[in-house]
Amino acid sequence: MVQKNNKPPSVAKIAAPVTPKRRGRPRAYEPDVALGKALDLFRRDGFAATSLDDLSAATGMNRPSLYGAFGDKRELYIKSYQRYRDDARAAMVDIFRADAPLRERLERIYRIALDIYLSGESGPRGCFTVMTAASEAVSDPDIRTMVVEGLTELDKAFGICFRHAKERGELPEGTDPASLAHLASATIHTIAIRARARVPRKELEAIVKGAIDVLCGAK
Amino acid sequence: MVQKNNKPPSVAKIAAPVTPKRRGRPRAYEPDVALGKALDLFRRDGFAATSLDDLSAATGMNRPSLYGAFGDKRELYIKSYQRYRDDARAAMVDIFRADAPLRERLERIYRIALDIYLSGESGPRGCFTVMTAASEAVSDPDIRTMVVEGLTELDKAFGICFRHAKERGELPEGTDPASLAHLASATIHTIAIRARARVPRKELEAIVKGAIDVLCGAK
DNA sequence: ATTTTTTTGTACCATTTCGCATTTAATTCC
DNA sequence: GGAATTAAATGCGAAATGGTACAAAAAAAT
Repeated sequence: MVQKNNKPPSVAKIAAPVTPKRRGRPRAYEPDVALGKALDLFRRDGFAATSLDDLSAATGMNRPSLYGAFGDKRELYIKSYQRYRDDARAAMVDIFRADAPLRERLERIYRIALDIYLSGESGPRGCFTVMTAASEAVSDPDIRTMVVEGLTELDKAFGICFRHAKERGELPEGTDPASLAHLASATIHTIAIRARARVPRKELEAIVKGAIDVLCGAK
Repeated sequence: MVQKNNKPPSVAKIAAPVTPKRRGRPRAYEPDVALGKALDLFRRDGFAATSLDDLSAATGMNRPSLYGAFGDKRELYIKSYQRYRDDARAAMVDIFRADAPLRERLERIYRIALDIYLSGESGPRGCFTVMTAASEAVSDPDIRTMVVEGLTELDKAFGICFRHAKERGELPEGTDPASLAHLASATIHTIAIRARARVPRKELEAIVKGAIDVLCGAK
């Protein structure tokens, strides 16, 4: 059971330029890729339906190693979610920052979102935030906090987008950027849910297209 | 462990006006209220995290009775979901059918939705469709079909709403009813998710208000 | 080479889980 | 009252689950 490194390098790994010569037996796994595998599993099956055996098999680490590296199941879930958020943020931040017309920025954001939600060998993977909100957020305060953070972060990013566009005169005078931002987030959420239900990409793109038209005050 | 009938009569029970004189030992449970209890549990914890023991305790039925009445866990989940959809539909159908101005209809729909999503003693219960989509829809084709049905049913209801409003001249000429309908559904989805994350009702109402303003082409 | 340190690998434990087989109870039909 | 019928109650059992103890292994430090 050997790890195949089919994960992107991801964000992280700033320290340790090469080997700092650790003392004991060397690790047989790469924490980054192991966490990526765990993330994949949690995303597909959710917290409760993912067993430590599954995680062990997927990461190539036996249970005690898993435990030693990431803590118990809940901690591993939380770390997976953090990793997911880091990756998702990294994939979108450039577009949110970019200085392009509103419509183009929205198109690019939603294209990325669809890529994230629809990828996966054993079916579309959806959005971890939505999945986590649906299952764990009610009962676990820490996880709930992370979910709320994730939601408001998206709202804010879209909010900046629309405020900026309004200042540039890309939007009619009366429009409320905050409301448009919430609708933009809502569109993210609805395509995440539909992707999970295996609605084909074409239909999701149509929904996105219609949403962008409305949000840009089209026509 | 006795059932307390704190469930609304719900839709169903058309047959059997009184007792049709069944043959053997009488049932100690009311299938309708038992299913309601199961639904509550599944809504709170999801499929995987809800054990038969939990269901047994909540319904007041011991395991074999549960099994005999509803089949195995998956069947019980599916029946719970059907019941949820029936109830939700029943709560909304009158409003969708009613002949009121667009804005008023939307306000009423979202008020009902918030009631459904936010109620629950041990925290907000969210939307079963969203929860199910997030967890079970990828892996189970039958459940996936039900989720898609639920999603498209809502899209259609909103679609009729907006088409009707456009015909009446409540909307600008250029608007696309289908796009607005998808955004209306998306708003349902986003408040379901946020409710689950315990976002307070006030904030959700603000989001709804903003969405309605945009959807009605206000200002 | 020996010790020290860190990780792996095996095996185990207590609990929980789902499902069912069997027995007991309550009711109607004859 | 006794047979038939239906459901409840008990409890078993095999498998899975989360977590850990403990020994073997691989490296550095001495």
